[in-house]
Amino acid sequence: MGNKEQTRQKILLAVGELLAKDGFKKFGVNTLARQAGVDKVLIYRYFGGLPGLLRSFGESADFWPTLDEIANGNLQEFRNKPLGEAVGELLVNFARALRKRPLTREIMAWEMLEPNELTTILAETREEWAQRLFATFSTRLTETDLDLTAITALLGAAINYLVIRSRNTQIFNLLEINSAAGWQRLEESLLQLCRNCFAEPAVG
Amino acid sequence: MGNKEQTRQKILLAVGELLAKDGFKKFGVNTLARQAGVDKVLIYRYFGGLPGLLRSFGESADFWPTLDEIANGNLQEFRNKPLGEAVGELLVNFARALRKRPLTREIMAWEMLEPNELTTILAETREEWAQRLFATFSTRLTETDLDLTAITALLGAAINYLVIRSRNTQIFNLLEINSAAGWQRLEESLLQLCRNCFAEPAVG
DNA sequence: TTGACTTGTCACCGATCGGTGACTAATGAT
DNA sequence: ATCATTAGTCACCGATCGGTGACAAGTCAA
Repeated sequence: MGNKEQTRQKILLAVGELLAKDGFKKFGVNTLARQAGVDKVLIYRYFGGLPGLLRSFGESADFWPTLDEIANGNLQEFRNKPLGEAVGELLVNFARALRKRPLTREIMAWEMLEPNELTTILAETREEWAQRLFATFSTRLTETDLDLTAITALLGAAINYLVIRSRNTQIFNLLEINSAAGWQRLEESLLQLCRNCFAEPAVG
Repeated sequence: MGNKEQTRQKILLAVGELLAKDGFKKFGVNTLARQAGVDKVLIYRYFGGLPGLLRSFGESADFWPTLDEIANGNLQEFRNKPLGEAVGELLVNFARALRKRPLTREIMAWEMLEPNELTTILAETREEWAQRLFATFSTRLTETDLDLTAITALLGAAINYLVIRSRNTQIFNLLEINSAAGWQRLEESLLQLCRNCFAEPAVG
């Protein structure tokens, strides 16, 4: 006779494996039970069904990068940089962090199509994340009359989109979004956009 | 006994109706035949199956905005505007055009999940579109040493993402992406980003 | 040793999916 | 009038889906 906790872990593990392997398209009770090598009835018994399982999985995993990772481990230092530099570098690091997380990419793609317990956790994490990030820079928002929320929404959305699309697409807007060279150009332009945008314009 | 061509049209019409109504999630031969009020076997007979039907539908519809629509009916005029203004206004018009097209939004969302005949047509249209747009501005690319391809890829991606997400999401990055007010802020920031970015920096 | 409880297996349900073969009924040319 | 063709209907197939009830086997307390 098996061990309950061990079986629970097998199922939780299989969630990540299946998502990373086949994406959320084929994600279901049957497929999942097969991947975990477990009878599907146990998913209902131990987690109350798919939603409960996703909730448990979302709490057990860390698919979202930490603020520290985005800030090269030193968020305080970013507060002293020129605003354009700081925002640009944070966004570039954010893009790199996402590209390193196939599972997160998959959940983000899922999020575009339908909400579920897992994407809800992702969304909450992100919003809280954004809030803390803005709080860090709150004292410097008076430096510019630009709409920092809208600008980061735009550039964050851009990164999200390209990261998701690069899962199964080579070229977007004549640019290779699947190669290191393509992302090099994107990162560079991201930095330039932020630098130029937050700099004082030449003429009033 | 009915009319073949008329039945074909009923099926083609039902494709758009069903996509706009229930999205691509429930899209299939059975559902589609039900929507069209037609037996599903006719889909196979007249179009050779779903892929062929989608191809026919893609060629029959105009879900992608024209260059003229994006340029307020006067693309030539845009060639004389400052580069930052031109790019910014084109992007804003692009966003507005997409927001007016629920069917296109749905296909764009579909594109994130898996390629099919319809999304392939969409992608081809978009790439050819981008190419023609760049050709229009080819003579002025020397004005700046910025990577115009990468920058428009970023901002285009941003618009795509937000348009798709706004189908079923209220807030992204602390900003309302589902309200006119939210898009007002996004449009404004889009313009400022382009204006400032293509302007000469204040200090060398 | 008995009996309650837990863990896991298995068979089954109804619904829906994509896809096909056989049929009826109307049309139109000879 | 005959007969091949065409348009459309209908019943069915196997597979898969989410979900459940019944039951065997092992565990442990009394």
